[in-house]
Amino acid sequence: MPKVSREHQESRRNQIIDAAVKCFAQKGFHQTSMQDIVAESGLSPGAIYLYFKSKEEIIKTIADLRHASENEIIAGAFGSDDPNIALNQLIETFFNSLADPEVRLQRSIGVQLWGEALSNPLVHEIVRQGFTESKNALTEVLTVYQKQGKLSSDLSPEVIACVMQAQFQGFVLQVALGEPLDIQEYIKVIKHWIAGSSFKTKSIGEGSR
Amino acid sequence: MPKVSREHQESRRNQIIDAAVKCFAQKGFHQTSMQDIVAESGLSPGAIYLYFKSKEEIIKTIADLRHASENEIIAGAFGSDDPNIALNQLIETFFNSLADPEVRLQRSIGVQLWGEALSNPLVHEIVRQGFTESKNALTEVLTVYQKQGKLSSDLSPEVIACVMQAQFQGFVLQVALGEPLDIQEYIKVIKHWIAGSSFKTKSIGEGSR
Amino acid sequence: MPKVSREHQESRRNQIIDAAVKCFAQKGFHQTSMQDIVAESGLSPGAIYLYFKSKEEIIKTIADLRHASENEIIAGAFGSDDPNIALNQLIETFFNSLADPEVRLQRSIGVQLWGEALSNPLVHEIVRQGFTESKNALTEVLTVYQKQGKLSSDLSPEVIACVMQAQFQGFVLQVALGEPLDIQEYIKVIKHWIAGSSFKTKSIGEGSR
Amino acid sequence: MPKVSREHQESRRNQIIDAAVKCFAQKGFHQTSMQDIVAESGLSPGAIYLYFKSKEEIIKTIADLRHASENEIIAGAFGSDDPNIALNQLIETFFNSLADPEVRLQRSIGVQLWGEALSNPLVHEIVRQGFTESKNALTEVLTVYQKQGKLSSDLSPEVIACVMQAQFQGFVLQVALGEPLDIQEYIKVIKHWIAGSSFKTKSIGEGSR
DNA sequence: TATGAATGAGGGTTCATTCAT
DNA sequence: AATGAATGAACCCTCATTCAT
Repeated sequence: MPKVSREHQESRRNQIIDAAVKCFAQKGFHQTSMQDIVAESGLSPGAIYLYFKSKEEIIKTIADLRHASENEIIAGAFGSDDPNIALNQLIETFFNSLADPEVRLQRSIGVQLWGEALSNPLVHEIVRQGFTESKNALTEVLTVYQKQGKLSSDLSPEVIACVMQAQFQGFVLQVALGEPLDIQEYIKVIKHWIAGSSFKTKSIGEGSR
Repeated sequence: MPKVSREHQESRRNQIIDAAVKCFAQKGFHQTSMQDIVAESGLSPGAIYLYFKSKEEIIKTIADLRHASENEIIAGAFGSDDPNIALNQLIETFFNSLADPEVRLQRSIGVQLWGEALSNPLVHEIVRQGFTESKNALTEVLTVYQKQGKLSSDLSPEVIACVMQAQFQGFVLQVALGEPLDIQEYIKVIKHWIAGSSFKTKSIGEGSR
Repeated sequence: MPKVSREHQESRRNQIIDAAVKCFAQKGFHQTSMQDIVAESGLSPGAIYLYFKSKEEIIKTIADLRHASENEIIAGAFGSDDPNIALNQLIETFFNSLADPEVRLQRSIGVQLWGEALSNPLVHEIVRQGFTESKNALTEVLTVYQKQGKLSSDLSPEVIACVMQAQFQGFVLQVALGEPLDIQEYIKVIKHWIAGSSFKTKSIGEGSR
Repeated sequence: MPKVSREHQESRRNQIIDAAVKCFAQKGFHQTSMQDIVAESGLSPGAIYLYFKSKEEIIKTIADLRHASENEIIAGAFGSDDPNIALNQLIETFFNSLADPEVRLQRSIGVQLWGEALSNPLVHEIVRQGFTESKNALTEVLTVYQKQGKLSSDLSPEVIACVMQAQFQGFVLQVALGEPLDIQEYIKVIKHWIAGSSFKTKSIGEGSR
């Protein structure tokens, strides 16, 4: 029997999360005080503790949201049954998404979460789960690829998935740190790599897309 | 005219840095208090402030050391004039170095520094400088490669350097987070990638996409 | 002209007081939050403030109720005109009442009120008033006794009343603190004391028990 | 290797305890903030936490000290081997001690501790231990009495000890609450009680002292 | 140079109370 | 009359840093 609607509840939580994300992105988790979040959100300290029971829960919630939204991208990219299309779509979607300032902000919090995960078991769990899920999704596609004979059979799809993921993660880091990257050029190199390497020689896999 | 010898100075600073690194790796920068470092180092608070003017300076110093030691690996790898050998050596050295627990510890602090860099301009500067230096070193080698015709000329060596670096960074992250990676398999995939994609004469792989 | 009936008013107040008593007995006045009382009572914070203007007023009200109920015991005990019967009845009633868990709970709040009285003038006033009233009632009986020659005339009835009261209070404390007391044995000692000491004609009762 | 002497350590702890006692006596445990103790002691918050790890530890320490000092009185009173003298001495010492304002202050904190013990297991333990120890000391003396035939053999010395203790506790409470008691008259009644009641008929025990 | 007791601003959090609905 | 989301002052406590010794 809540006095206010579920939507209001959600909107308040979002209000707090938005403020926290802004603060965290600017000053880092630990340099951000609850007062900062209070000021940014326009709420009172008490109000915040009505929706989150601790600062850590806010961080954890943000980690969860990051996790969810990142996996959404991957899930979204795998719309096609054709692995080739799926991979291309994933790469396009992923790298281009980082052109959006809002996404960059979110991702830069993701980078902080990596550091946080090293000493915070809760965050660690969430971050690893995110890794695992996207790795599994990638592995699945790559396994299909391999079965189609488009991928040299002496490489482990899972390891390739890890390697690809590392590629994405490193890119996110560089963007977060403000490296002046040309995303289109970056995509070109990545595609060149995928086309030329993992997928077999001309005679077999060439031009498959 | 220091009262004590330069060596003593250095040894004290190292003592403090070692303690700080241990603490930071275990608990994170901000969860580690100066008292923790005091306890770990066996020195007094006052003594620590004789050698470092603030906690931030300790972090900054560690960032500097990280930067130096990472670039050392790259510099060391480029012993050969033959870019092919140089690259192979770099990959071997780099990936295998992470089998050493001590290196992993150091690297996990590196991951924390990435997060820290996002809100700490001083750390940011150091981290970026490290990136730039290794990127430049890589770019140089790749440029030679390209000139030797071993690298398709429509790719920017600088961008490839970024991509390779991202690959390394992502790997460091995964190791730091405790992902169960098979390093040898990882190297195999990376080499396959390099051999098959970026580095090949026009006559074979060109235009594959 | 209240909107709701007086009975409703009373029932709501009782509902709140009951909840508060339960909480206070378990956690103490200051460790109990208004939210605890809200949860225990099943009412809303706002509702509670309709019936009590502050937490302190709840405590004060409970003190009043304690005061009233304790004096009721004494008043009830003094039904007989014969002081001997009256005293015996008082002792029986008083000590045996503490066998009832509900009474123990109430009394343990009484012990808390003693502590509270030391720093809360309002509570202090109520507690002292309770003391005074029961002391006066006792003194009255004892004065009759003395006049009947059953009580050595060189003792002040008022002081004896204080001493008897102290006896009761100490007993309450021990019960509240969970001391494993044998109430019947306790009564025996008390009666022995009364019979043998204060209440005796010089000529007869010496030492009798 | 402390920089300062053990005495200094102790004196600082005393400084804090003294300030805390003063505050607690005036405002109660829970109405006293650490800031109050800080102000009263003239130290800084940090300094206090150097000597006590929490507010509760201060309360616990005070409870311990109360316990120790109360048992000291009892121990001191039992200097004589003659139970008669011992009991008289105890009564004199005990009741007269409460004429001292400093002792009254301490005792009034003792009353608060009774209330605190009801919801704080740590304090409860200390308070009960104090009870037990003094009860045991009393029981011992009373047992000797009984063996000497000065105490009716159908009363349990332990229960009498409880009853006597209740007497003391009730007196402490009345003093703490500021009841205007005539201590000498009080002692007179108590002695009359002991002389006439617990101790056998004139023919045997009377006048034994 | 070295110590470590001391500082005190500021941290995260609670909770008695209010008021728009 | 009743609700419960919201308030914000105040709580206990920490910790980077200092300075008398």
